[in-house]
Amino acid sequence: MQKIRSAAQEMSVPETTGAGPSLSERALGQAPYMESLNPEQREAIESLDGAVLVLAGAGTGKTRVLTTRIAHILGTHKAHAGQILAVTFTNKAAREMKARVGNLIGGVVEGMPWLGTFHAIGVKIIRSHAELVGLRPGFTILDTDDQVRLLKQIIKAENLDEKRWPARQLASYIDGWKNRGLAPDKVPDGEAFTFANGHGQDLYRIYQTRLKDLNAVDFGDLLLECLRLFQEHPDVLASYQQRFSYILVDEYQDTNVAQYLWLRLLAQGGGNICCVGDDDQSIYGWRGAEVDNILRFDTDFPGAKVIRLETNYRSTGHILGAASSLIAHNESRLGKTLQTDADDGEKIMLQGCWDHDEEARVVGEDIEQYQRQGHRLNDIAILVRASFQMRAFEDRFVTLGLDYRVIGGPRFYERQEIKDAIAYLDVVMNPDNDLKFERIFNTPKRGLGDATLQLLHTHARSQAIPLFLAARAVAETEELKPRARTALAELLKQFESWRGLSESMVHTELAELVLDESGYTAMWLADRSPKAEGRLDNLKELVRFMEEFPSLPEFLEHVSLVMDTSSDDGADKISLMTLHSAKGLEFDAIFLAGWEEGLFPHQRHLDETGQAGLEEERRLAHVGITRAKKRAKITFTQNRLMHGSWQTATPSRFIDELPEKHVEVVEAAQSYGGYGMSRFDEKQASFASQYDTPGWQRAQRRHQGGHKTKRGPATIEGELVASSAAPGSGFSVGERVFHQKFGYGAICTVDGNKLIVDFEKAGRKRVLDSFVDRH
DNA sequence: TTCAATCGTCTTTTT
DNA sequence: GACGATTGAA
Repeated sequence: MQKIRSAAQEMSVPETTGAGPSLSERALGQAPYMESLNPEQREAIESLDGAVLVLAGAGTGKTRVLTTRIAHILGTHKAHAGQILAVTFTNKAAREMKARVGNLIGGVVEGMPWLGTFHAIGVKIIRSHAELVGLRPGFTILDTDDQVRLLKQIIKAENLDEKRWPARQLASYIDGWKNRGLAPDKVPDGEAFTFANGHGQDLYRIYQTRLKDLNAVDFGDLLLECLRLFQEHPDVLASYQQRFSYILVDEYQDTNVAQYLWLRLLAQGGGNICCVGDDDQSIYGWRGAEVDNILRFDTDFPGAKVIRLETNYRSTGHILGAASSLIAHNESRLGKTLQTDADDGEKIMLQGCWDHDEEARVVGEDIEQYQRQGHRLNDIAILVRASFQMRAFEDRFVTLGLDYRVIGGPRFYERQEIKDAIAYLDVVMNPDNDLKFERIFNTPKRGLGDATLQLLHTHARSQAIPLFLAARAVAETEELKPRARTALAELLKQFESWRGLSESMVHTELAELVLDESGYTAMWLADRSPKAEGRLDNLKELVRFMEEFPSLPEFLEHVSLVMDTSSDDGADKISLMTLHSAKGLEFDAIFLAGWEEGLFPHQRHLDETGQAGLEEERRLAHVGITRAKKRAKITFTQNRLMHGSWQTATPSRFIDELPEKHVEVVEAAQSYGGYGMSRFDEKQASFASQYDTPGWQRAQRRHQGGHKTKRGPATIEGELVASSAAPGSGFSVGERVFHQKFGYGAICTVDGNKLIVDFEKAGRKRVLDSFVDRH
């Protein structure tokens, strides 16, 4: 922990300010951004010509190499910003890279127009050549919901059994094909057969045709259509090949086949390509990433230079040693040996727990202790394999009054209410966006059902016009029942009025107006479920966020491509996330929870992809451990609640793959496990002093704020406590009781040991008498 | 057309 | 155990 490391070697800190170049460096004409690089990093930055693969292990300064390389190209005037293509996977990575390049070359950079995600750059290219791939310029980008809705229609239209052949599954097949760069006619026969007895390929073809009719693309198309454009129009390809004299790729181990083909086409113009990645951190195989891309880089790009970055500037010796030994169990890897100058530091701690509640309790205690030692919550993260594991931790932190943030998780734009709101706005701007129109056509309920929709579809198809126009036509006729007809006419009238206002009105005001007049806000106001309040908040948040955009169309283009809103409020909070979303991050202290067979490695991943799956899970473990700078603790439980029933769990095989010399086992304390600890814990919680702490009060406020779902205040093992504390019998109607989860309430009926209680906060519930206490 | 009850599913999720 | 999707009754 008392690490001695020169500040200049600290890779994780963006090089913002600081001392300028030394006198000698200035005398040598050394650029300031080249300071304090190790020889391998320097080589990776200076090898500008030809193909270069930088194998950058965890914490070896990967991002720094990429950004410095860009700065170097610019600084030596090899190319100007518009000639550099730099691709990342996430918007976040793109933003960060932009900021860091800006810092390196001194503030004002005219933007790097071609620095962005694969998809963002794909759209940009397709937009400039839309007509060449059969699209009109203003084409829309479908999200997953739209995609599935469209596929469902197609499946239905083909008279296939929707249940036997779910649209969702077809969507994932199509995604898979697109990831591999396969157009409908290229799909291997065998695979096309796996869906709907050979209809798979047809359905895919029909889907593509429908997309063109709708003037729309899905995410996969952003690459696939780009590929097709390049293949069918060599002149277009050539122009881009000439434009991009330097290509840089981040996280190359995550590229799929389509992305690889795309890059190869662009690089073939003699372009200089530099890919940075780490085969040991490839964890998105299930999303189409091909580790093979990185494994056979030098055959794809003959004469490629491979540079290994093996000096880790992040973790202490024990942590790095454990991670390296673990990943050495994988067979298909290029092989790197990470080294550090750092001290050994603390060993990785390992602790077994009775169940997930105790696991959360143990972690919570450790965190409180760590905090007492003067560390910040911001430096702590909990990494889990699956998101359902998060709940136990959230519950525990709420009771302890520890602030936390969930990273990843259900994203803002994925929420139902946000998608609905955006659908409304989209239809205002694009009346021919059928899928969005369909989404909100009966939301809120306005008496327009399946029958009406079918009628509109028939019309639309026979006339080859968008649904919205078909709706207008149908509303003029007598085909609908009066009630539906009025409702439809009213909706259309509203849209036309909004559309008219969109010319003059400020877009945020228009959004509020649309949400109000459509009855959408009212729908949630009328909803008594606990979630409704949060949804209304989200809608307000959406409008607030829109202010950052000059106009509605620009906002809509943004949301179709950028699915994240990183709201980092800077407050001191524990981070809670899945192992997948932890890639690229680092923390002083890391808790790795739930290392049990079946959960981690995940059984289903193993079943589906066998050995390769196991290796990917192991890479995930490696990613997890290497997130830690100073401390890491692994926990596992002996009993886990899976799909509603308790399972006995065995420790993960990965645990036994860690060398003993790097691990310290924390013996389970006697009071841990089962009833003893639970009761002890409960007594603690009932001391008055507990209620006076700021943390408790924070927790209380949070409960009242309505953020909690029906689970109610997250008291732990309420069941164990209650069952041992309250011998069941003799409750009477009207009696006031307290329930661990639902709070206070009055008994409504008694039926043996079953009670129906009207709770003050949670409403009417059926509970067992052993779960409540007299009050 | 709508609502309530039942059924089936349940890893990860950059765009 | 919990959620979403689908079914069947009003």
